[in-house]
Amino acid sequence: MRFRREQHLRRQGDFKAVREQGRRIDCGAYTIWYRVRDTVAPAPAEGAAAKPALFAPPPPNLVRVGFVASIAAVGPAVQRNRARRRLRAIVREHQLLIPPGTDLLVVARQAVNRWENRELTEKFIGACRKLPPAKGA
RNA sequence: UUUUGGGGCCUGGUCGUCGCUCCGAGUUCUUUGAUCCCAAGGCGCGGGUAAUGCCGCGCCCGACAGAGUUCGGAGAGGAAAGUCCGGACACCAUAGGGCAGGAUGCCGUGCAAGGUUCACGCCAAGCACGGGCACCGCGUUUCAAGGCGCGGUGACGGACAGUGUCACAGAGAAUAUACCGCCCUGCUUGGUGCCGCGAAAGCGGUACUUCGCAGGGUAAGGGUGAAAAGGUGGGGUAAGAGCCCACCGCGCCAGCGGCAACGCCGGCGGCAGGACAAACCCCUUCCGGUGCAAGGCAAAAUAGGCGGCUGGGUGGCCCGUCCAAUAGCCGCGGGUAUGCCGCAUCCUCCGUUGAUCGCGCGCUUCGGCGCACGCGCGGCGGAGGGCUGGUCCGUCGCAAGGCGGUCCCGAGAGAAAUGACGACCGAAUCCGGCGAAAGCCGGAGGAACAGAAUCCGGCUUACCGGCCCCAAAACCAU
RNA sequence: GGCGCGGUAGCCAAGUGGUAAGGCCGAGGUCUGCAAAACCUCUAUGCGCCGGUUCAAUUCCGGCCCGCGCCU
Repeated sequence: MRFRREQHLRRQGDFKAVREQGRRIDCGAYTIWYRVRDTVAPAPAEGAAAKPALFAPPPPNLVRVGFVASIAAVGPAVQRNRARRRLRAIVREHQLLIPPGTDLLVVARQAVNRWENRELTEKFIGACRKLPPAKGA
């Protein structure tokens, strides 16, 4: 299962939107925030739609995930990189469990590097069951 | 062999499944293919023109670029860290010089990212080796100071250029000082001896000693202090003192040695001299500022700016084709979000191509256009060389390793790739057994510090362990 | 990533080469019927850590650690 750069949450605005409008699931060593995107695009003026796709909204069914590992919660750079990579690998393998059109934010805590991979995976699968189904489905 | 110290080097391996980023090649899809600068398309039908590379529709073909996909290749460090120094690079400022501010600091040789020069050479954060000087430790020698040897440490210019500070303690602290003590003189208290007088008590004298006072000498000794104003030994003296002498230290002068720092030796001076410049400061040498969030290009929405046109009424006055504000439309330029470049090894040469510039010729509606050439610049391709990493070979070294040649390769992310998971081998360490010991066998255990962010060099800091060399000590064997 | 500032009792802090003010807090006392307020007294710190210079360092110099701010 692939997990390309387009599926990464990268904008400050996207992160703020998930944190302010989304909901939260506790997973022990990490926290998941989620927010179902409005499938109807903000719809700028008719003329703007014809512009080149610099600011095209993401495809409505795309699942996007952002990973957060702060220096205060996780530690120095090696710990942060490792936490981010492990969480990303888990999300990548089970991304089909996420309803399409959802933005996810995975926030690591200090314990994440002490947990076994199996525990982290079980928590993630459990959290995905609590996610609301996609709007159109 | 072990331990300690110093120096140099390395930073676990193999395989499987699933992934990320970049590069190359192939393949599929996507298309504004004449609005100067061009992707100089094709066919058919219809329309239009003085004419066309005119307009519309349909089908086919289609670079560049982008996206998907397949294959191949590459992908964290010795510190990537701290950001402490030096530089490249970029922008800003800049005639030259100075002030301020900051840094630098014994001498010689070599190395060094780089800078500068036509070149020689010079500068450079720092590093290595050798030397000088100072201090510390040990040994040795001397009566002692001191000398000599070995080892270590040193931000090691200047304290007669000037200013300043030296608390407390102490008598006295930088123009030194005189508390105790020591000595001399005078007076005085007591004691002892001797002499004289006296029967004796005693009186007088004198010598030594002693209590106290006054005057003076002294800087040996005590005590205080971080430091007490040359040191040690001897002579000398009432006691002492560079007062005198010897040695040492210090200052000045001359000679000799050394590339130099500096040293040696001789003479003179009885001694001027304290410490602090990581206090201000003086001298030497160097430094413009900001930093890739530098800087450059493209560029939306909203708001605002400027210009033009149109509209109506408002306000102003020197009453107009005026001025100001205002609404709508059109245009312009600037900034921002955002994206791209900077940014992925450098240099030289050759070829090709592109735009700018210069020059020449020609044409021109005087706006420019075309052709050819040229300096410099950019892209692509090729060749050569340097650097980094690796293979192989040679050579040097006791060795880790260094040097030279050869062939191959050259991380580039951007909420930030270089991985996730599993299996096996595996160092340290622990447990058990065997053994005199070294060690062997079995089990447990499962690898330090740590993640590029424009690049290069240095320094510092963190760190499991391993390998090699040197020195010292201890033990064992010969 | 780059640049800059700071660290002194439990808290806020002044300060300088010679053992560190002041305030809040705390403890005890006076006052009061009991409190508050007021007044008096007291306590603790060797100045983030490690080196160096100096007779002497919180201060000067160097290196670490921690905290904060600015530039997109």
